[in-house]
Amino acid sequence: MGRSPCCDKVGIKKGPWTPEEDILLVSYVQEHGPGNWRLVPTNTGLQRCSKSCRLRWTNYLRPGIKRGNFTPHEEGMIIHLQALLGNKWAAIASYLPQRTDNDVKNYWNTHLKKKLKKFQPAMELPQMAQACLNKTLATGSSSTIATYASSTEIASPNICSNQSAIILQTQPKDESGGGDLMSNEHFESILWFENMNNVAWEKSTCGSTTSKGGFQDSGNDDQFSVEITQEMKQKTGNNSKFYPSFSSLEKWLLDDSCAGKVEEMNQWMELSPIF
DNA sequence: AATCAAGGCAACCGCAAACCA
DNA sequence: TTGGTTTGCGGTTGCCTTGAT
Repeated sequence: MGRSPCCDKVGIKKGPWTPEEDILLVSYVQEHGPGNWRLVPTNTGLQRCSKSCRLRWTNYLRPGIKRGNFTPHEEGMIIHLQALLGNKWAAIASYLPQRTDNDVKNYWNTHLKKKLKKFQPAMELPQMAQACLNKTLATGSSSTIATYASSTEIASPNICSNQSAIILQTQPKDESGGGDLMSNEHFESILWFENMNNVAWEKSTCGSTTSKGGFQDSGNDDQFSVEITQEMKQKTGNNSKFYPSFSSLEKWLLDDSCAGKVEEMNQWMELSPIF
């Protein structure tokens, strides 16, 4: 299983792409479709390695890519999904079809990581956590209280499924040594954010995604409510807490109606003197 | 106006999984 | 089944832009 030698060849151009190169690449892909990247440099005359061509296409030239500022909803989704999945940028980007994994990764590294860095120490303050928890209890119904732990149990085997402690990977490895174990208090303090969106949890109207994300939308609000109720019955059999499935979380994540709520949180974060 | 530092982002690197003959 | 090739992905680098001095 050797490394691809394509980029080791002499005479291969590196660095920023010119508009001319872009045009060549786009017209080739339009004609032949994406894939078989090894043939692209030879067939187009581009002095680029196949890998570079593929990257240029997927990260920049591919149709439907949305550029520019991330919306509060997108921001919220990234924060949520990063907490759930860790640095699985491709997986996270699959929930944001218009964004590339590179975009998401860059946005996380340059914007969100800083935000959360400010956010996290503040959350370690017990009173802060309590305040958040109170907010949770004040705004959320018991049926909508969720934990990341239960969600991740379904979402990814790579993530700790222990309900009392999950791996929060918002800190880079070099700083935390591979993820922090989050305390119950800390974890619960996050929940208020979850519950700010409980309307969406209960009244999701979002569309379905493709198989990669992996949920099937009922397309019916009532049906979704029934889903939750049945799930509650099952889950609460052995446990007093209700943990919605990952598909429920996905429903929330993909619901644009949450944008306002996320913005609300962002505003709160901005306004808070702690941050 | 010039210089420097920090931030942002496109692109590259290298590993690993998937694919295929 | 095996080994070579291709593709996907995450981490990192380096250049360009912007803001501060």
